[in-house]
Amino acid sequence: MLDLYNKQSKCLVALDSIIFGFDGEELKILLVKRGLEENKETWSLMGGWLQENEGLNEAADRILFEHTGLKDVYLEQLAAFGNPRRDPVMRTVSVTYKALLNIADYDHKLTNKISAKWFSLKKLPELLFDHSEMVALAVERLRANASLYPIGFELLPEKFTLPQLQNLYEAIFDTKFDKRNFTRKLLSTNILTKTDEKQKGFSKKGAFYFTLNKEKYKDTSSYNFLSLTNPDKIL
Amino acid sequence: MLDLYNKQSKCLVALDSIIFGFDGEELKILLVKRGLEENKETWSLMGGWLQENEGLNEAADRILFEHTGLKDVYLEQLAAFGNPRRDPVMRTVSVTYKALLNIADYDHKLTNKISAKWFSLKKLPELLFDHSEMVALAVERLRANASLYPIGFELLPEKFTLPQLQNLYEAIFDTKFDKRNFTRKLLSTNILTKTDEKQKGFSKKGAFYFTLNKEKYKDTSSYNFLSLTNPDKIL
DNA sequence: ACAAAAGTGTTTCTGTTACACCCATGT
DNA sequence: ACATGGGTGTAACAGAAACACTTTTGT
Repeated sequence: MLDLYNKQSKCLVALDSIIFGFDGEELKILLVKRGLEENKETWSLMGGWLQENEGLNEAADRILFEHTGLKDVYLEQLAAFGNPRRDPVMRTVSVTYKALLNIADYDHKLTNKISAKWFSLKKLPELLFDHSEMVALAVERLRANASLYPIGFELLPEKFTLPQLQNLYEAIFDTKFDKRNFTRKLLSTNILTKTDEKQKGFSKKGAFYFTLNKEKYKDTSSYNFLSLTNPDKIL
Repeated sequence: MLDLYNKQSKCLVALDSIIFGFDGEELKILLVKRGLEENKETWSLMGGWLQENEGLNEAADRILFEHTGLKDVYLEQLAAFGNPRRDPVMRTVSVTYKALLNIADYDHKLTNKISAKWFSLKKLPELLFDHSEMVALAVERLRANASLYPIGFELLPEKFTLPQLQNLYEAIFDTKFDKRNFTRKLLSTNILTKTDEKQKGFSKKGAFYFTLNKEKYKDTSSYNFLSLTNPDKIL
């Protein structure tokens, strides 16, 4: 039987991650310049190779850690890309992951070391190979997930204000929501806990901080927690 | 630079498809017994190897064609599975696809040749490797898609009755819908065209056949065409 | 005539949308 | 005092859910 396996052609397997971050204003993704290729000047997703004794998720975690120093990041498989000519150097299948992280957690020293940079989703540069396609898919999936699950919180710090949360959702869906309707909807899910601490410095009045109620958060009943399939008006 | 590529370990890439079919009553999936392994007696998904010069979708199409004789089947990538020990013979990454086909189109001569068999989703046998996990994911995605897009029609013959359509959706979601609400909702999408032909033999009264209005069907406005996120009562 | 499945309307209720003013604070 | 962003309620509307009887036809 080994023969049947040995006859088959093998292939390199790469992992590439679309790393989303939110700075309170805009939704961004983290891109790097790879030091190694002739396309030294081209921005690309963070990626690496699958090693012999690791699973795909494991490898994606490892690569993210190597690049950012972060562990326990929300990481979810998106899709495999396998056009035989996608990498001109050698046939490679790339398995893509989408990561959500709080920009404030991110270690800037590492950023500089590997020449990584956050880019606004609206002003992305040209990307390596088929990486633009990967980003487009990631955005699509992020939207789909964010309307079904309270997933967006991975992108926020532990304490956040309602205006921040609304900004985030507006950035994800590239639209505007009515403040009152948005607040009502979010509060009705009971996944938010109001603290009595106020944000200082940003606005004069200051907005109350909220935290995530993790009990409810994990509860599957928050499935479809926002019905954002028809938000006030999607552009 | 080639060095950097050549140092990396390569890996077999397999494709496995979860093939859904509907017989008017139950939702089924097509399984095969692979002739080649020591687990001759274990049912498994239809699968094959990625070849040197083909893309992933291309390979999935080819493998489906080789097994069933069918072309132009609805086929969509699900996910890659890459646990390093998932295939005990040799490290393999499997990219899975979900296929929807009309059981009546399926060629039974081929079926017998390769010892393939339709199994009710509710009575699946033990499956090879991690194939059960793959099936579970496929069902989950099928449900998600079927509530957002009028995808279920791929599973029906060209002419179908409203009761058949309802049976299909009930099978997908493993629940019951109210006949009147279901009919109203479906007809309101305008993707169905009533014919004046009636189904004979099954019921005494006979149900009218409908066909799919392909214009509307392709229209993206049918996005979220059924809001089946909260159907009458999901179990 | 009767059994078996097809077909059809109305009411209730819930959730979504649209909309405008006062509040708290820093300057 | 005023400018800036934070916070709040209500009415109209649309879509979902609940519900039962009549129709057709094969036996």
